Amino acid sequence: MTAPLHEARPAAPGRALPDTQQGMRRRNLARVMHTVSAEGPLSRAAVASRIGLTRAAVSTLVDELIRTGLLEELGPERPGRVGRPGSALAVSGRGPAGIGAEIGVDHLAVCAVDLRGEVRARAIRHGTNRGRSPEPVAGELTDLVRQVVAEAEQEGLWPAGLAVAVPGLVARDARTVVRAPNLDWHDTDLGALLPADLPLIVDNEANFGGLAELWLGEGTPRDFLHVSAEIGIGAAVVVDGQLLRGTRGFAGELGHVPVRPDGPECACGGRGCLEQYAGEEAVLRAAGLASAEDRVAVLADHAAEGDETVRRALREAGEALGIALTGAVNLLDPESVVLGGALAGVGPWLLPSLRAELARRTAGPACPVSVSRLGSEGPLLGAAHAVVRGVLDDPAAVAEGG
Amino acid sequence: MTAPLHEARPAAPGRALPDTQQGMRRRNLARVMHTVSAEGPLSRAAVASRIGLTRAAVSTLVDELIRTGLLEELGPERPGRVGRPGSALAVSGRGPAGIGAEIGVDHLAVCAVDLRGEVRARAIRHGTNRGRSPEPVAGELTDLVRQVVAEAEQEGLWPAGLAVAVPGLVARDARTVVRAPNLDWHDTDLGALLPADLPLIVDNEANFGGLAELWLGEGTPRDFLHVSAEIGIGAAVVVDGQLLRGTRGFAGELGHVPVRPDGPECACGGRGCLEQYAGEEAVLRAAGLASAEDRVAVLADHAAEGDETVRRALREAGEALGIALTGAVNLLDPESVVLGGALAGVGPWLLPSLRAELARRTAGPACPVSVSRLGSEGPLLGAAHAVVRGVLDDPAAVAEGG
DNA sequence: CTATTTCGTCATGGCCGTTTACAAATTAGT
DNA sequence: ACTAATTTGTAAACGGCCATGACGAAATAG
Repeated sequence: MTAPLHEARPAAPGRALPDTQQGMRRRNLARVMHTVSAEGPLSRAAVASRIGLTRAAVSTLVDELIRTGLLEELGPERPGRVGRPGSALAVSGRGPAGIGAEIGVDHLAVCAVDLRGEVRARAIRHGTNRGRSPEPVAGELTDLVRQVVAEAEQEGLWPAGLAVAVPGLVARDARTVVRAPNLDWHDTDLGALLPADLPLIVDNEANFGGLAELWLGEGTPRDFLHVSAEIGIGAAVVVDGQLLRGTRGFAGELGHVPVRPDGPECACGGRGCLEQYAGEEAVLRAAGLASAEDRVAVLADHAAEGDETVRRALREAGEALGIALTGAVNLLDPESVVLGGALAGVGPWLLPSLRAELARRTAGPACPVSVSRLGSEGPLLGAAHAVVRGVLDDPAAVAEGG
Repeated sequence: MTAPLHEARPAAPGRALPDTQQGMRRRNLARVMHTVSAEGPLSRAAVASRIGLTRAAVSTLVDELIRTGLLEELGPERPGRVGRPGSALAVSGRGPAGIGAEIGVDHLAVCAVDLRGEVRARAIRHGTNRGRSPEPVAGELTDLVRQVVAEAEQEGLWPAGLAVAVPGLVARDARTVVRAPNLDWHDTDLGALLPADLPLIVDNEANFGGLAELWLGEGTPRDFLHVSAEIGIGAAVVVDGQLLRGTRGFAGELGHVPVRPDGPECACGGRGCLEQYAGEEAVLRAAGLASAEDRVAVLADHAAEGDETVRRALREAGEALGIALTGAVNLLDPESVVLGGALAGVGPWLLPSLRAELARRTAGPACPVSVSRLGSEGPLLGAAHAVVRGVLDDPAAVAEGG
């Protein structure tokens, strides 16, 4: 008995559902889907050895998944090794699709992603939503969704669900926008305003951005902080491959972490919050630029041209971010920090001071900070993929044809 | 198909073990143990209805657990309702025991806790360990452990494992003390210095304190921050009933969250860390008190007597804690914050300014802050209970007689 | 004293992964 | 070209586990 007791967590005490044989099968179906999805075309035998079941068991699981249209048989593998070649299995490109949507301050966007992770249809509408009431915005979004769904259906896909990214706080019911300052929305039940025939997930844009980073980003860190600054500054906290949501769903409010406790007042009631130093408005003001249309691009342009005022503004924003992130890193010990959203665009001018500040305040090696390669697409892709993950996580819940 | 897709996570893709029938049985054994442990004496039928299995299935599970000595049949329940009375089941008071130990700066402590959660044996040795090398300390601890184990064995218990709380950072291997400033230990493999015949868990004192709060505290929040200040200031971050450890195991370093970015230098390399304002040394200095033996008691005494200097020192420490916790609360959105360890002793003088600071900087209702009722016992109890939870989480791994 | 309710158990059955065996398809060696 | 070895996928028998349904036991209600 010198077992690694500290790892002994095979049982999940919190699990609510009874552990029955059907549940076992559902979980094994999910494991087959995840394995095939993650590691490309694979034979039944390869799947079996990876998930630890026998070939026979995997065969029956695969049969069921092919019948429901979630897996496809691609035909015999190119040999190369001795023995009978396997029959390659791949996730279906004609089954369910995840519909992702984004309500931005300046645009609406919708896309459809198939189980393979490919974007199969998309639609965008530009134009500000600032101050518009939820109903017309949701109406327009619904139109875009229908358009994208129709397009996807022409390619043999059917919508498995809709996920909407919003620039604000979302309650844990994943329907209600509690506060979206830049839209001026409060306690808005998006569930009542969007198509009722699709399962709906609403979440913070930063959260979906973080999930996109988790699922599509470089490397495979499972513990990281994804910082996303559009107008407010939000963060997604990913712990062990799971999004940390908090009791009310408000986790990740990095923008209101105190940086200088006696600094300027903030709308939140506090003083010297990060947003007062690294928020878009603050940076534009410090850079001496008016609030323009494509604000971040303007910043990046001026910085690239060598405008010293702009560069200083960005440098100081980086310092403030570094201070706030020092606190976060001390608290969470993440593997890395990733900058996404608008921040990514001005990364080159932000990173040096940010990294310096973080390193200066850290005893050992500082937590690595990088820029997301997903750019501004993150939240939209994350939303669509959230639906896809839902299917992979419980393929048995999906009936052919929706 | 209007399923709550955002809740669809029945499959844990990260699960490493194949999902086989034996695993199912193991999990169900664990659920029976947890249910009986949490809800007192219960009949087989009551357990069945709670965990969603049939009475027949529960019967066989219970038989097995009684055979291995983890459950006991107490005899027929007092009736009161119609129908045949059930036979009360309880967690055994003579089976495995968790051995918890604490290496404090000024003492060593060991206790044995049975599956029922009761302390059945304990031993303490006072005297400072500051600056002593690990070997003699571990030797003394081993003696105490053997003493407590012997005592427990006389009561029909056998040790299922040993968990040791240390005042420092512990690597994720749960054996190595990476840094314990107040002991002056570095990269010490406690696994090599402690009894090898017992499964070992080593963890930070703050973490075990947080687990104690989770398992034994008032109410049942599953998302909270447990702040523990002995000499350094540590925190346990509990998310969904699980301890957040971080990539390297260093999560919860609240003491080095920047409070005033231009404040006094800290040993960590940073400036204005929380520890510079609310750490024991800083508070004693601000209070005009020399570093005495039972330092916190002295503080509390002076404060109770109305010493204004001491009170101001504590008030200011509370403010600094409030600032650091504002950041943490914004990031994590916990259900509550609990002060444990030495902090609990001076809570009355700390809390007002702490709460005020937190409320002032929070938009909505502020996160509630309370004082742990476990006092200084937290880490020791948490350690012992960690072993007990290990048994509850996988009863099948436990063989009678250890 | 009988009807009713609830508890624990037993026999049966169905679901599910394993084991074992085998045919099919390829490479390696002669 | 032919055989041996290897690997894949499937089929049948097996065993473990929970569900179902029936039954005796032990209490209450009338």
